[in-house]
Amino acid sequence: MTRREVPASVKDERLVKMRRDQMIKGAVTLFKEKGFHRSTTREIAKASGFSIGTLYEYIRQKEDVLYLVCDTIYDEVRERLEKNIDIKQGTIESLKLAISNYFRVVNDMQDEVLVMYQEAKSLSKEALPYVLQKENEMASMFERVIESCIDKGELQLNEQEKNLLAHNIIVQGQMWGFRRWVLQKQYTIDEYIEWQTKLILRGIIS
Amino acid sequence: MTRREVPASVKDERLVKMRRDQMIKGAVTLFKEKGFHRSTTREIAKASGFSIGTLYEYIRQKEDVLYLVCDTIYDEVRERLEKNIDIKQGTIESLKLAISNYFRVVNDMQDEVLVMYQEAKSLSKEALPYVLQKENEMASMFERVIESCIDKGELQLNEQEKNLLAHNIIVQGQMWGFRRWVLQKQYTIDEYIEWQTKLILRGIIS
Amino acid sequence: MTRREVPASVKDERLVKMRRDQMIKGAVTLFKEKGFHRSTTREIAKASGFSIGTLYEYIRQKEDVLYLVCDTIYDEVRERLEKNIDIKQGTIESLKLAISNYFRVVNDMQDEVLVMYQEAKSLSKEALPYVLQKENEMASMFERVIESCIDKGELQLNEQEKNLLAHNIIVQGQMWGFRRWVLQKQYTIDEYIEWQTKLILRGIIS
Amino acid sequence: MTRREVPASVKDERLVKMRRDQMIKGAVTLFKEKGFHRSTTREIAKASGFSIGTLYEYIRQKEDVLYLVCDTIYDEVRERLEKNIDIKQGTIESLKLAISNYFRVVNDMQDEVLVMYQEAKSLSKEALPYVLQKENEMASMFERVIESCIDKGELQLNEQEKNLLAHNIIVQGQMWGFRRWVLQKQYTIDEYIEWQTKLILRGIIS
DNA sequence: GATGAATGAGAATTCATTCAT
DNA sequence: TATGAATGAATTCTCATTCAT
Repeated sequence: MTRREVPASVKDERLVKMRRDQMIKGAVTLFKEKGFHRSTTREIAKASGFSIGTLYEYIRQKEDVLYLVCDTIYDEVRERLEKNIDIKQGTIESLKLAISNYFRVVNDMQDEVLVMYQEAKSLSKEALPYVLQKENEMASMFERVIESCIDKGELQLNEQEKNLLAHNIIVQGQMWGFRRWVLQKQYTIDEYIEWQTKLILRGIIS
Repeated sequence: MTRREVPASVKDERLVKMRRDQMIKGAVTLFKEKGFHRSTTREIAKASGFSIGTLYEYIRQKEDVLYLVCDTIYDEVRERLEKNIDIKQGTIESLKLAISNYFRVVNDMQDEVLVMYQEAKSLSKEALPYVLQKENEMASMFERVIESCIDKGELQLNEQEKNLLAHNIIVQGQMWGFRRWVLQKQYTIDEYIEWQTKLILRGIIS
Repeated sequence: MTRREVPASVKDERLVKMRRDQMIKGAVTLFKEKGFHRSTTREIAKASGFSIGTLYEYIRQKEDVLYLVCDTIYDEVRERLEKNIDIKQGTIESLKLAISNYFRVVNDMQDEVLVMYQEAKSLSKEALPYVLQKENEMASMFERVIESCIDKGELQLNEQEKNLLAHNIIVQGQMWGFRRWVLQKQYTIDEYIEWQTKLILRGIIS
Repeated sequence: MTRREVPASVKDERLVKMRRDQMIKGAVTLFKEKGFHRSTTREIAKASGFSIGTLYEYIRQKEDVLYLVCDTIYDEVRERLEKNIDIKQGTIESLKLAISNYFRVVNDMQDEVLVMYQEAKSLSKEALPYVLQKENEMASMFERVIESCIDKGELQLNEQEKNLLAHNIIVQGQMWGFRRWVLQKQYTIDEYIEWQTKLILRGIIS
């Protein structure tokens, strides 16, 4: 399943990239405040810094904006993650680092991540799978890190625990964003990383 | 912060309760499929088994439907939870039971819980806090169960770990619902409970 | 090929009929002046005497208005024609009468007929055949009148002449409407009927 | 009433003529399929083989395209007609020839003629008379041919019959184009000419 | 002369809400 | 109480036209 292209009327690739970047930035700001459905295309255009007519030179439908937003954010999250993860190393330390890095990325891109998780479900039946697939790829990255640890004898987990753990990590990252109204009152990101890592690694029974 | 009442034109309390029950049931079915924003009031009325005119005898605005849905579901989840939790007992076994019960409730009410988490953000600035408060109350319930265990010396956790753990449990329950497309392919609810409990209790390092 | 129904949201059949009559009347007035494409749905609603919202309770799309207009006018033309034509009689006099009646109907319904012929082509690929079929039915009516005359020995025409003659009569009726700007300056409808009938019957060579 | 000029920004007359020829050809193809209103200026430009910017170097408004199309087609029809008609001869044979020639021209230029008759009404109040005038000129040509026959004693027709006959011929030519879906299934152009000529000349009563 | 990106007025359509019956 | 027809503000999307390059 390859990327799903959103066709633009404008032919200049460079320009398309530039305008879409403006668009995504504007849209995230807007969606964060009002959500996708309550944001009008005119508002999106305005927040992007161009006219409604211009907006439609770069997308076909309103939903394309949401798709571009989700697609781009996932790519960025994953890219930043890949840069910092050493999948093969197989040490507990490298797993800790991976978790820490992921949580920090999510923290840096809070608005984007929040928007993505809250609005992705509004994507059409055709577009949704492309985005869910990216979610899966991220879980897979953690699975492979964990697997390395298992292979190296650092961890003893069966298949199911391994898989579940990967999901838990992903979800705990998201949780930092979408339960922010309570968590971020009580913890700094460093504290959150510290305690969550501890709970994950050692469990609650000594 | 007490419950926020949704006023009805109809006076007969019994009737109001009955109609709203129909409404919530119809709305959940609808929202699950199309989401709150894409569902029209006409559709909600139809799915509820009465006319659009009648619908507006029992709510003031479309958003009231969403509020009633979220409010009712939370109440039901919490009620079923309270029935099965023994907060004071303070044994690991009682904590396990609480987790297991909660996961099962979430499993039974999957559609409702899914709808609630995906659509609650569409509530207005005024209604949202009432719903978030209920979320907090549920986390508090787990916090108190954990606290009992700490008090009884069964667990050694600091304040922050205790709080975080409660959140993690809540979120892992939700996760069973909203990551269902992948988790429920791989696990039965019993397996999910088993492995998650293990990960929570023992951690991953032997 | 039966009639193509245009669905209405409103259920009261009587009301639907009434509103659609208003609609057709308003639309004809409007289309006569500006054509279908230059008339907006708001203008159609206003000319019909109700709001834009109400308009859409009785049609699904703008094109439905055009379809209803064409469909209704054809029905009315044909109905008025059938009432006055004696297909079986087989005398030259009855053919003359048929022509005369048809031309008078077209004259009475000038605006409607003009609109119909100028705008019918704007119907969608699905709706067009239903309207063209009615056109054919009208030509067939004349063919049968002519055939009776042939059978009775009043006329000597082969198949092709018979068919062509029927078409010519239909088109000459339309011509009175859509070349009105020149014909109606020079002739009254009675004169037009008189001279056209003469040209048809006797030809131009004594 | 002289020709109405459509001003171009481009000065080079030769270029203007060339571009407009491309334009008319492209536009006819397009209008035939979708009609004037449903064709966009971008599509017209594309079908003409140049960009939207260039299109507007040769016209002022979209309507100018339609005017140019109608104007040019009429000129061509008339030109081809004049070449083959001997107005002064005054024989029945020359009238037959004129009819036959006209019908053949219309047959050769079917698409153009169809487009012209279906879309001319979309011209603005200012442009329409210029086109209608050309229509009249064509009817006049036939009137003069018929008049010659009357003068030479070949035909006995009064003023009104003469005028009506000219119109009938024009309309029967158009009819070959816009009732093509039924006529061209039943006749070749030669047959059509043959039978129509017979009906016109001899009438239907022996 | 040619291009095509930008613009925004305008059009179709939807849908929450009201209110007379 | 129940109904459903009526309303019109709001929304998405289109497209003729302009103008800087």
